Amino acid sequence: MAAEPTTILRIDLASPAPVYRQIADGLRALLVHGAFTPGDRLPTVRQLAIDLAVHHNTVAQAYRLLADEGWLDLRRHRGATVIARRSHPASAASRQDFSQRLRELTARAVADGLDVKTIARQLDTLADELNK
Amino acid sequence: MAAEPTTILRIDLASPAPVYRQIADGLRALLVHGAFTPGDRLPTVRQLAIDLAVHHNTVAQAYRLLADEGWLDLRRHRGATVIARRSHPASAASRQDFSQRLRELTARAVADGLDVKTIARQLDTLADELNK
DNA sequence: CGGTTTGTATATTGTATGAGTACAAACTAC
DNA sequence: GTAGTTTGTACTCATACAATATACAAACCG
Repeated sequence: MAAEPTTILRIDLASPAPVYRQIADGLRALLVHGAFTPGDRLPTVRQLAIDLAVHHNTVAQAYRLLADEGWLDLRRHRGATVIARRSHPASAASRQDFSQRLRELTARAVADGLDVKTIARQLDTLADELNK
Repeated sequence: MAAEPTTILRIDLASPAPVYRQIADGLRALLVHGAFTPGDRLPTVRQLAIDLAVHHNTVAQAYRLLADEGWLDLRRHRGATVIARRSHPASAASRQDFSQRLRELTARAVADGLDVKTIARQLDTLADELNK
């Protein structure tokens, strides 16, 4: 079979979540995780669109979302440049929101048949990574 | 001010996520968490619809989703009854999916300004709860 | 200067969400 | 057992959103 281009992202066209948000979510995770550092260039909207087999406008929408959040400096013909992001204090609502979504996510994992131990281990692993 | 009916759920009409899925997600979390046990009755679709100020068809759609997942026995005029759910083994895909979504969720929390320590603590707390 | 690359703007099309309404089945009261 | 009420469901429709096609504008390259 043909060699899949090892894209930085993996999206699911069958998912109910819109593709542009899947792209933004995936990139944001990579950014937070430190896969990119300020000054790095992301692929052009057209290049990433080809890799993911979607329209370039869809990628552009994702990039704009991240630019609005302060992750990217998006300029014509220069592509998307990762910038140092100034973090603003979290609201109480977002804290509560995170807690709720976290529970909902693990609940869905249980529904999908994942073992509770497995889930707990993943949570611990991620917590360790974050504390590192 | 009027006493808000202390609903079991809290949904956000401004959220991009469709309401019926918010309801299903919230209920699933409660179910997994043990807030209900087999034999319990959930509110009628119309009652919950009134509480949440949405259309009863929207609640019905959420209930049907959970019934399809095996959480509820949904019968006319008897309402939604919580049933003991047989768990089926998880696929490798769902395991990977959970890992990815977990990272995306925490990334969004970071983007929202939550402190990494706070996030890690929440993860640990939930892991403990699950292991309990 | 001509051509290419790149992000953006606009219009269009398909699909999903949520509401209005009517229906069908089961329980309740008498 | 009959009338009326309660409850989940089916069907239809208006609207909004997602993804694409296409055209445009600005910056780079030779």
